[in-house]
Amino acid sequence: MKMSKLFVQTMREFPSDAEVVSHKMLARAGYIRKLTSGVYNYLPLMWRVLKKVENIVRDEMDKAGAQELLMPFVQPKELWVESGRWEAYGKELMRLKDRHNREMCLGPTHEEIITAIARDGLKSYKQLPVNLYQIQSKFRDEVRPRFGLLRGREFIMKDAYSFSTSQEELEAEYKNMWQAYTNIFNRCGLATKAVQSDSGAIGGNVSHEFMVITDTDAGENDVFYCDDCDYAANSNHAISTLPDAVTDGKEYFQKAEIVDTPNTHSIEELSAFLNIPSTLILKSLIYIIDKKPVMALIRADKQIEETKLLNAIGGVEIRIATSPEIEELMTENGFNAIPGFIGPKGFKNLTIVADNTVKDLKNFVVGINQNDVHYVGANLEDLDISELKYFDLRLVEAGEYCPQCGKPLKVTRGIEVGNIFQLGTKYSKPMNAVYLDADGKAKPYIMGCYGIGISRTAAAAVEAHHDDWGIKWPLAIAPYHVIVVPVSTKDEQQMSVAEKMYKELLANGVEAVLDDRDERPGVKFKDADLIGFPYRITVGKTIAEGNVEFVTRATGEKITIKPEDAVNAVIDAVKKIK
RNA sequence: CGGGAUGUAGCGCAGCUUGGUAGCGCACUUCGUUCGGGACGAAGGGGCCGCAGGUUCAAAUCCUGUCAUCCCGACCA
Repeated sequence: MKMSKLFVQTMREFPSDAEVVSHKMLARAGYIRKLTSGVYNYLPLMWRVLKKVENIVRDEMDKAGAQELLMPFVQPKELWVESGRWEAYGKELMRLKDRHNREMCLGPTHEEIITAIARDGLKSYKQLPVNLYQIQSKFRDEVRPRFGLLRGREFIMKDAYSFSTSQEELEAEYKNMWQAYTNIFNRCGLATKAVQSDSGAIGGNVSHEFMVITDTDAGENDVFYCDDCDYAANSNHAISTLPDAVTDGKEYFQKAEIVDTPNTHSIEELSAFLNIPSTLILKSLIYIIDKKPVMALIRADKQIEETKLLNAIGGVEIRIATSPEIEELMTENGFNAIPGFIGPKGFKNLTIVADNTVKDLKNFVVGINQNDVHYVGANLEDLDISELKYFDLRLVEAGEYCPQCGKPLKVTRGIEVGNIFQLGTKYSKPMNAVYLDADGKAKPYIMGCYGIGISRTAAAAVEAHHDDWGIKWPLAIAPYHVIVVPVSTKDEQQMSVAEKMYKELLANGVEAVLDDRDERPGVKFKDADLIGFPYRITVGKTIAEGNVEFVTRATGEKITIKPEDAVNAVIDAVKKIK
């Protein structure tokens, strides 16, 4: 490709609406252009990158024995009603009506469709196991799209679904996919960590996410991991053990009583006022889960992990209650206490759940729904809670102990680029998707599903590989492998050497660009760095001695070598990624 | 959902207070001089000032509504 013809417009400045590095770089270097909130045009350079990622994914999926197909982007309501997700999926499901007023949705994921395909086509155990996948645009109407390609509403995803006859068979495929994913991300030049995670709206039991570890804002997930063993988990799923000692051993309260604690609205104020550690306080939080209030109890020095709470209740949508909502709840129960003095005692018809840390609390401090007082030296049996259920609701913190080996856990940020789920019969059962087993009985498929965000993977690669000047693409997913830059297009010797190298590279299967523009060298170098060509061959004044300059973008290494050596170096590098 | 801000040329912005029919830098076109890290000069092309009402002789500018975009927050009791 001649640079003069390449459809790209680099910009001097970053667009003002971009926040994270990958969004800024891709927009400024002319890869993407926003059409509307969370929806982007993939311009020719971007499309080349996306196709490279796709093809690596396709190659590894095919090698792993999966078969590619393509399902519709628009889906009928009926299948979603069958699976129960028309109600359960929430507002992210983009719903619309056709001219006959029939309800449809844009596909955010395709479990319903693939299950319908399977039940029509996979009737016998002899056909199983099977793994089917597609690469396609998805639409999720995110509350707040941001971070460019990392959290768009429309994005490209590879989604695969496996159908097995037993849990063992599913687990074998799960491992198979795990290995394929490891290969895929390695080939894309991305270091990933597989972490245990919550299964969320997709459902199912065991699941892992593949995270690109990054220290930038773009990492939307906290990942807890252990250096001494292989434990790693998303914060929504991480567990840990705590030090045994809940108190410092002192007996703070001789008896249970109600004491004045004026203006102690926060845990800090309360623990300072009573001069006790916050581990002796029971914290009571009101959440709204699917429009109904729920009280969650936890030891006050710890925090609730909302996803865990949501799962404990079996809900879809969770948020902390607002002040008016709390006021209303208090009024209904005949209290007038404000937040800070709320406790579980005396509520009627309120779902109350407790974190496991609450089990070990003795002679603690708790609000009793009266302003400016707390109940001290209390115990759970004093609080008259009927049917208190315990769960792990606690948000893990760095420094707590690894559940596998007991060493302190560390925390980092991660970008989720892939995930694998063991679904079991979550979809096959409600949708009555069955095969006939050898014994002649109809049984639901044991399913798994496996996703990779194609566009997100490309963006994550930019997050992981860039510097102040631009993108440093890994060779395997770069839009082009190399750019040949004659410093002056008017210099006949430079041009002829450059053109010869360019043709030689093309002839050997290298994706090369010749910067034939009549621009000053500075402009060409800046563009090359910004766009992120992995290699640059500069034909300039050193050609007098028969040499060119060979620059490796990733390392910044710059060497002066013979033109044929530069060409061969690129050809060799490209061979290695094929 | 709540709060804040912004919509003026492809990108980045000024003009609005005090109404008089639109401007700067980059990008783009042409010519010339330059030529190893985003050159300089000259001459050009490109915008119903988000949209719809209203006030006015006159609206980018004032008023109302609306749409869009971005940021922050959504209460740890």
